[in-house]
Formats: sequence, C-alpha cells, structure tokens
Amino acid sequence: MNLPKRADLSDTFCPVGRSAELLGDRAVLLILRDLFFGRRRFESIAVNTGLGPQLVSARLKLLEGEGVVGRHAYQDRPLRHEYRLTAKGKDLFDVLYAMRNWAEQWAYAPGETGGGPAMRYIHRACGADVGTSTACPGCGVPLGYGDLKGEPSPALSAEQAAKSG
Amino acid sequence: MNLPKRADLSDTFCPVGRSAELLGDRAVLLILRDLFFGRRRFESIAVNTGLGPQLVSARLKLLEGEGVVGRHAYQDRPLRHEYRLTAKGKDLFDVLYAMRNWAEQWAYAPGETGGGPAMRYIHRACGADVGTSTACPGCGVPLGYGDLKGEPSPALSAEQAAKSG
DNA sequence: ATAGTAACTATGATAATCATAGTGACAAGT
DNA sequence: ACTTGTCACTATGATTATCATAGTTACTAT
Repeated sequence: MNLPKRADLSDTFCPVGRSAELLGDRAVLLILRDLFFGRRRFESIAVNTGLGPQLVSARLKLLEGEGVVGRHAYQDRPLRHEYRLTAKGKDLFDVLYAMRNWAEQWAYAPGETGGGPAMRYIHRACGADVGTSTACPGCGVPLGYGDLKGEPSPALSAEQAAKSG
Repeated sequence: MNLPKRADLSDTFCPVGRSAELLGDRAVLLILRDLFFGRRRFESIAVNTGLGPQLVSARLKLLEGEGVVGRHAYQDRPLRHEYRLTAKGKDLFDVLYAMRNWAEQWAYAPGETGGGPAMRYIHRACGADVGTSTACPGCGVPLGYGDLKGEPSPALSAEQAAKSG
C-alpha cells in the first residue's frame, strides 16, 4: 500500500478542511481533471498527468474509497477496468472550474496563450463562449458538470498531443 | 530552505494543472482558508491549522513568491509581520468556497453537524442565508470575497476554541 | 513463438513532512 | 538585573511519501 497517511476526513468540522484532506494533493487534482475531460483509463491518465503508475494507482484507490470515482469493467478477457466520476465526484466540477478560472486570470504571463484563454469553454446549450463566468453570459444559466465544451488553445493542444504520441 | 521541489508553474499550459501546482497541497489550502477568515499572524495560522512552524514558514514564502499573499510589518520593536491576501489571493475565494460547498454536501455523515451546515454563511448585503449557492438566493447577486459572514456550527466553534485555548 | 497492450506491483534512491527543541528580539514584571 | 513571556521563526533527526525504473500478469494479434 502506498496511501498517504493523512488525517481522517472527520478530523475537523471545518468544511474547507475536509475538502482539503482530499483535494490538497497535486495528484488527486490532476487525476480528477483528466476524469472530467473524459479520460477513463489508467494508462491514459498516467500518461497525460505525467504521474507514475504507482501514484495513479494509490490515488484512484483513495478516490474510489471516498466514493468520488467508481471502477467499472469495460471488458472481460482480459479483465480491464475504467474509472468514472460518481455523482459525488461530478459535484467537484465547481472546484475544478474555479481553479481553471483563477489560472486563466492569474497564472499566465501576458501573451503566453496568444491572446485568448489557455482553454476556451463554450456553453453547449446556447453556444456562447462562457469566458471565466460561473453562469453563462449568453443565457444566464448556472454552469455545471457536462454543460461545457472545451477548446484547447493551440499551445495546450500541442502539449497534449506530445504526451500521447 | 524547505520549499517543496515542485514543477514550475509554467510546466503545463493546462489552467487546472497550473492551479494544481499551487493548490494541490494540503498546507497551502489550510493557510489560505485561515487567511480568508482573517487570521493574519504566523502563530495564529500555525496553531489553527495544526501545521508545524516550518511548514507554515515554507508555504507562506511560497505564497508570497507567487504573489498570492503579501507580508506587512504591523509593529517595529520588535519587528513583526503579518500576512494578507493580495488581489490575486482574494480571487481564490471561488475555489475555497466551492470546496466548502462540496464538503457541506458530501463530507459529513448524516446528522453529524446537527441538522444545519458545518458553517453557515449569511450575505452581508441582504442578510439572507446563502446555503451552498454561488449567487445569493435572496437578492441574486453573485457571491465573492468579503460578501459573506460565516457562523460556525456549535461543533466547529468548539473545535476552534479548543485549539486557541 | 514473439511482440504488443493494459493495468498494475516492486524496488531503491531522493525528497518532503512531522515532532520536538532551540534562537533572537524585544516587553513586562519582581 | 533577572526571569518569564510572546512572536516569528530556524535546526535537527526520524518517519513517510514520491519518483524513476523495471518487472509482472493476462491476455490478443501476427
């Protein structure tokens, strides 16, 4: 086993503290990101995040134990599993989306992304570019899991291609 | 020095990845939480978070280096500093608030907080209980840094008192 | 029979964290 | 003057976690 020895979730009554026990871990965040983007397979996650297989394995077990991801067989011979966000996991959308918004506003040097955002999001329902809003600027609907379609900037898309190729 | 050797922020173009370099750390998250609650002093943060002084020191330096917190002298003899969120730091409000909302919905056993949330938030402008919304349910205004007044549940308030006493 | 793919596990070196103790600069009390 | 106390740290050594690399299992495809 290689689960980090962290405090029990119930070690504090503070809600931010409880979230931090789970989310205060770079590997967990990167894996969640990949799951939100539809990457469900172990190898795919390991390659894209750049994390070693041992860490990915340990974190997926942790996430599964917390009920944030579920493990589902997608074939029998040989037996293979994929990982999917549960409802509890999908509800982390707001956290990851807030992280994305913050980074778009603060984490890039001027011009680094060529003018636009590193990743542009379009509201599926109405086609509007949502910018960094939490409610669609076109139709006013609050944004949640599954509502958005991401379009990576050329730089980000090149980076991802380099990893999988 | 005890700064963790993490990848450069600019190691990825993915905005969630960039945020994760900073926020994917339990200590960083707990320190930010305390700063959002108005704790500005080293000792106060160290005691409330339960982190050792060395970790607090290392993370405050990291946060200062990233421009998320500023260091300000509050007295001269002896020279003492306090830490405050910068604009870049205050903009992390949405992330911490999303973490809080998720935890309120998923991280407590039924009845653990005695019926209500672990921490209740009131919209200062109109007095409405905001629940776990991102816009005030009373007046519709989107919620941001400084808009809310927190009221800890008895359990949480007892926990905090135990730390400082 | 050999190579390939997917999902891991094992191992050892390196790095981070924790618990505990100590330091420096001063204020206040005896 | 001397002890005690406060605040913001720094130092040290033991414990843990992480990273890089290699190996394993169970198959399929050629």
